[in-house]
Amino acid sequence: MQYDFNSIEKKWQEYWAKNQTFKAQNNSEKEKFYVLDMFPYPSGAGLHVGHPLGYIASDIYARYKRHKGFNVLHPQGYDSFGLPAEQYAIQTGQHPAVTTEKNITTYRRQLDQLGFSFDWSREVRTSNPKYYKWTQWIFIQLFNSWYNKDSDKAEAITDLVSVFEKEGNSSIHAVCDDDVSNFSAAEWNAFSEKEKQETLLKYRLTYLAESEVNWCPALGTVLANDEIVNGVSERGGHPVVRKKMTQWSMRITAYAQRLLDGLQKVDWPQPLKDSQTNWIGRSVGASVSFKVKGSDKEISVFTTRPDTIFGVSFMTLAPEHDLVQQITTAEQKEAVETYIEATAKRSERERMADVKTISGAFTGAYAEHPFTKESIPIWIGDYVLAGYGTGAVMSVPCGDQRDYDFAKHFGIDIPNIFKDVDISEEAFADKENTVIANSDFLNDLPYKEATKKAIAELEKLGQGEGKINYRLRDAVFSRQRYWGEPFPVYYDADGLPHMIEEQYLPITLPEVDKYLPTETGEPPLGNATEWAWDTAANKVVSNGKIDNETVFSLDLNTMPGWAGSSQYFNRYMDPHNDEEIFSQEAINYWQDVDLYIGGSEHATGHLLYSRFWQKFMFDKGLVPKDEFAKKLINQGMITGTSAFAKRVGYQIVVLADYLDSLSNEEKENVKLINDKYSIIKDRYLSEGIVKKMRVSYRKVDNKEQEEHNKLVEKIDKFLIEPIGRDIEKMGLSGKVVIDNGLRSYFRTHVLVDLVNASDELDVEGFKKWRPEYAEAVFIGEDGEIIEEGNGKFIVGREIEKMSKSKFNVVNPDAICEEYGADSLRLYEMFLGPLEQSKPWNTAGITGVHSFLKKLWRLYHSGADGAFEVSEAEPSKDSWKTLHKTIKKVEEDIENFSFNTTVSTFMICVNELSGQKCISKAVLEPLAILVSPYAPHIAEELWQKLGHEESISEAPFPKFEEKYLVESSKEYPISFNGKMRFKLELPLDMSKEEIESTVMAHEKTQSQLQGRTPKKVIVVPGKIVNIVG
RNA sequence: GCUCGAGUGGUGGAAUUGGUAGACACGUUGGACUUAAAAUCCAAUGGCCAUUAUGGCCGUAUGGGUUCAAGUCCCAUCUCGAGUACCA
Repeated sequence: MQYDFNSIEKKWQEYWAKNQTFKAQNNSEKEKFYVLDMFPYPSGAGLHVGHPLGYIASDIYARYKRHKGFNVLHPQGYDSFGLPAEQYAIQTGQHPAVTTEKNITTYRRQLDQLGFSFDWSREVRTSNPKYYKWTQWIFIQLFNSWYNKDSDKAEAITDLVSVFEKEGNSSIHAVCDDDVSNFSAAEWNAFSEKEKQETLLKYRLTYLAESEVNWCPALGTVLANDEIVNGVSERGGHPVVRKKMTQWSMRITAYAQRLLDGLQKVDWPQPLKDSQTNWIGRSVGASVSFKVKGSDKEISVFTTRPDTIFGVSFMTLAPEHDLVQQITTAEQKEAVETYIEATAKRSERERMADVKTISGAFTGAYAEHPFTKESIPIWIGDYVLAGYGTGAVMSVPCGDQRDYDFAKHFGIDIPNIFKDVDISEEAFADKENTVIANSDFLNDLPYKEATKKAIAELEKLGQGEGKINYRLRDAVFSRQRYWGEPFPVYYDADGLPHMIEEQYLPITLPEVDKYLPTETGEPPLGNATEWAWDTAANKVVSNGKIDNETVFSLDLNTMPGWAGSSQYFNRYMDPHNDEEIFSQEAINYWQDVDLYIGGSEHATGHLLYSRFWQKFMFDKGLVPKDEFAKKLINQGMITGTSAFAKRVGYQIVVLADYLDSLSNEEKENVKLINDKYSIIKDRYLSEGIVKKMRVSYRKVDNKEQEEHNKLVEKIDKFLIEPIGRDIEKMGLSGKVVIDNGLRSYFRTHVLVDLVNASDELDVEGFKKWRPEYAEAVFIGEDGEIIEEGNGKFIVGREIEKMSKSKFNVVNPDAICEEYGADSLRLYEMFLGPLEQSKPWNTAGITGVHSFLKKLWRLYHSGADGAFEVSEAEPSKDSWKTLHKTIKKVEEDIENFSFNTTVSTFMICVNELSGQKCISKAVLEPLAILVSPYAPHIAEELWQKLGHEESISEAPFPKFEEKYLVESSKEYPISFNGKMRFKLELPLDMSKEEIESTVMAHEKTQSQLQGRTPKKVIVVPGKIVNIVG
């Protein structure tokens, strides 16, 4: 009987669905285990082979834990709000809900065919009102909370109000806006309702504030810092500018320290922890305030080096600093204004790119040194950023290279305050070796003591204090988009926000006739005619009724992408609960995620915001753990095309008609595949035997051309960026030639000289070809090295994006059809370590596929391949094979070393085949071992072995040491550390006996050639080393 | 620039505490079966040298070091990748 994977896989997928095999119960005698994948955004392109990698790994682990007797929660859902569906809606007018639904159907079909053991009864979708009701609910909870520094947790805003009523705000230590001024109880009580609400807004954990935001005109929305890469939007690569807008913000900065501390107790990858740590950016130092001479103004700065305070020779303000206008003297006004104008013209990006040019202007004003009372000139310079610290620095040129360069450039004094250090060439920034000099009371102190002392003295003067500064900013939470969660917020006549009561949630998205901003520039929700809140009827009503008495306007923004993903892991525990976000019973049973698998690109986005909300939920007593995931693994990316050429070796297609120009020697190394194409042996290519190469193009059809032109319109040139480290080594220069990946479609052939070409491809040429099916072909400097790779080179940003459609060619559907889901699962694991990025190449899949066929044959040794196993006792060798496999598989799964497990299976099956083992006693446990990896074939074999229940709950085989006990060992005998021969010796032999046996051996004697060894090292059970 | 990670055959990758480098697989080459192809099976496969067989030398980015023994530990250098960037 053949291994008919198609019907087997279909059969078991239907069985699992019908029997709800993987449905998890919220209470059980068994220990719980929660395995979670980062839920996908259902894009229109469907799943590509890179997607399932993490899902396969988590599925293996989940299935393994079931075999180990755990009650496993392994849910899946969709992060279904997002930009692509909205942009598609703008183009086509189709409602995003419709396209999203359609995409989800495709995703579900694709996920199902891979045989995942998800509990689909718990599916969540962030765009489902029943789900986002709870996203809105959390928003309201945050609004109703403030952060108390004394208890170091979030507390109810009502408690804060009662303190204000009794004692004002002087005893309150809160994380709040900087501009909160002190008020007494009497003053508070005298506040108007409007004043009270405005004040409270400065304390709430989500607050409305006019803030400078990253505005992306092309997308028509605000972006968070983590949505911007190199000054352009992460999606689409559009320019981003700064703009002032009134926005909801999340006071994540309140949790900065706890977010740092929490990293200590989770088992997450170090690089990810590092990038969160960097993102939070804690720096310890002091705030110092400098009086401005001849004025009542003060300039506050943050410094990490208060010990260098006597080295201050000037101050620098960011050009945008509030005080600049006020302190600039009449004589300097023109210079300052010219400078400000010049910097304003330069984009943020230009400013960052151009670090070397030093520029600035003197304001004419002076500050007073807190200790020496000397005058310090105040400058402005764009090397000081408005957005960090206070936007002003005390400049210590001898201790900071940027200050040093600035001082040199403008001829400002550079006093030296370091003992025995030469600062004539550059600044001295080495804290550890610092000894202070020329600094009054700080003289002869090292860095640490000097810092302490300086802060103490500043405190005495009331001009400074120790301070910890964080780079982390509050997160802007409003987006000017349609396809997101609406805010449960309406505004009164004063423009003050009010939360809609919980019982009236969810506030569902209104219908709009177009998804673009309104003509007056309001967000898309401004197009809705039915978008006002009736406080009497407690429902959404027509805009026409707004009277600011009972009917008010609703917020026109929606929440950002990360809103829906910041608590979804907890919602899975009790996903159908309409009364609560989740029951306490459910959360207390499941607690937290035991294993979370997903991409590292979420390091400073989703994973930071989720931790923030989890800590907030913890403060509110809603969840028992303040970190939501104990262990996290970042699966590597499967790069669809990038290193393809590397992987296939340098297998090159040469046009047959080109062969004529080859020398005889070259021709010998070229094999004709048909009258048009031939393959050069890879090694001959790397040796440089083939000298030149032709390149082939395919013309595109009209439809392809049309789609492509749309993209081309947006760009005016393409930069060629070779990736991968081989390129330079190969002495390649030149440009990419666009080609198709489907050799059978080649029609036009063009020989391109790559050496002399510029590295820009003109748009006209580009328009003619389909870049997403690019093959790049290179000719080396002397014409001797040639390389071709399927998409080995990416062409600018747009191509990178387009190449996603390339993945459609390698989508899992085709592979499942040809080799089966079990083969795909095994293959993706076999490619390499889970956490490592690796290129996709279908070539190797035959290896794992033939392994599955061998496995199948092991159970089908009867006539004509009929199923047959024997009740006979297995041989000693077979027992040994089985048990060493059990041991290795178990260890590997626990270590997430899934690639080596697949090797282990192969070795096991090869050995058992060699032993002609057909004993049930071995084959039965083997099926269980394989089942997490290749569940369909395992179920089928399990059933054939006579079981009626699914294999999924079968206990994992128990490893028994006794089968591995050996009586002898083949010792490697080495001479000076190099293994020369092997010798079989009993394991119970003593050290001395081993030594004498080895020394007596004739091979030892022939190695020594009469010399007497200096020393003989014997490590029993391991090795013998003879030192001569 | 800074932080972190990595560098092993033609390719993906093994080597768990310092103890037989290259497991397993792809690819390649040769062979069996076949009218042929596919599938399957067998053998070889790090490089160089030698051979009737046995064998020898080199080899884990480079240069040093520690050790009886180093892919693994230490120092320096080079290269690649990821993150971050005038962060005061």
